[in-house]
Amino acid sequence: MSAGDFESRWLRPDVNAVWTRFLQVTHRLEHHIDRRLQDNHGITHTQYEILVRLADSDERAMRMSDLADEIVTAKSAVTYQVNRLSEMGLVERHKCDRDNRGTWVKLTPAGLERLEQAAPCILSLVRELFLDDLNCDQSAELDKLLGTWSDNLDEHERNPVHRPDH
Amino acid sequence: MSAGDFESRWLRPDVNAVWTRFLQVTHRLEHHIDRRLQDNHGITHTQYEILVRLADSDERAMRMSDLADEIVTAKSAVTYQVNRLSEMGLVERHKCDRDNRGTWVKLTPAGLERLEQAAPCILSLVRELFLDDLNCDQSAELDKLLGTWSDNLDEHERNPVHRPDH
DNA sequence: CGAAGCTGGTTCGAATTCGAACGATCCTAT
DNA sequence: ATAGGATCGTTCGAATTCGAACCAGCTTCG
Repeated sequence: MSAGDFESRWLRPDVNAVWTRFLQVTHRLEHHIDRRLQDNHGITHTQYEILVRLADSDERAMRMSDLADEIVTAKSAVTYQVNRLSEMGLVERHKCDRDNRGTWVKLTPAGLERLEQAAPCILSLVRELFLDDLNCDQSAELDKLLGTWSDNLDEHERNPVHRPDH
Repeated sequence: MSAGDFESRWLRPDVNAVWTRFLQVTHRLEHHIDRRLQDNHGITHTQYEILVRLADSDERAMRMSDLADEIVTAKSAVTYQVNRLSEMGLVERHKCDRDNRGTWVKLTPAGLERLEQAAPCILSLVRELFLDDLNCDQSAELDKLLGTWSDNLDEHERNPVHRPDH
């Protein structure tokens, strides 16, 4: 096997290490946050994310599809979680006047309150684990990295060529 | 509400944006890879990860627990996936001589072959989406970032104080 | 030796996610 | 106006994940 062969078929060891570590770190972060949120506040990270998006929106309301896009999940999963949140009284469904297909999901006062209870827990976690140790240069760099990754994904999704690779 | 109050209760908008984008990008990456892998090679990303770890190990074999640690998932999930992979003939269970509780999971020739078929697909994806656009400085920086995040998580896990946050 | 505790792996039930299929509504172009 | 196609949200079944409980084997320490 030639060096070029190797290059094309496997990642360079150092590069491979970065990718592996990336996967591990993201998974660990997710688990850690999820557990803390569930133990201390009885909601999932996805549920928390939904509440945050709603709180940040005009009228504290959003459409199901937009919600699905923002939190990057299947529409059916949003339906499921909105049902849960609705049962908990943290969220309400409303008809949409402009579009009779659509439904608005609106944060209730109870939902806002629950969010405000949970936020410090999560935010301190994000700060301590993720952001506190970053200097200005680093966080700027991180921002740029996220930008390129995001652009690459856009590109790939715009170009849905699932070309067979051999 | 004072500025300090705001600071302690919410993230600065720019910082919040970085965190949000981080979550979105990681989820999008996972989905993208998972879909490609399933469509083209009929295995999950977790299953692929298991095969990779085994292939990289001495004897092409690992213990269940170590596998769980490496891919950052519950032990029961590993049991589940090893069952699937075993049904597909890509992996075999063996008794462990040193420890009668333990089981070795060993990659079969068919497993290695399947991995080698799937690898180019994934690796080109990782390159195109994740690594190609990074210059040396950036990938060094990323490596450092992953290091601090990983250390922070170690710290937090060593210190399992689920202190109530209000 | 032997009891108490720890570790490795499995099993079980509950929760969540996904994608495909569906009915309803909207949009566009003729 | 209207037919064809896109979009919205839901429902359904299958797959996966998690944590708790459990058993068996290991380890430590009296």
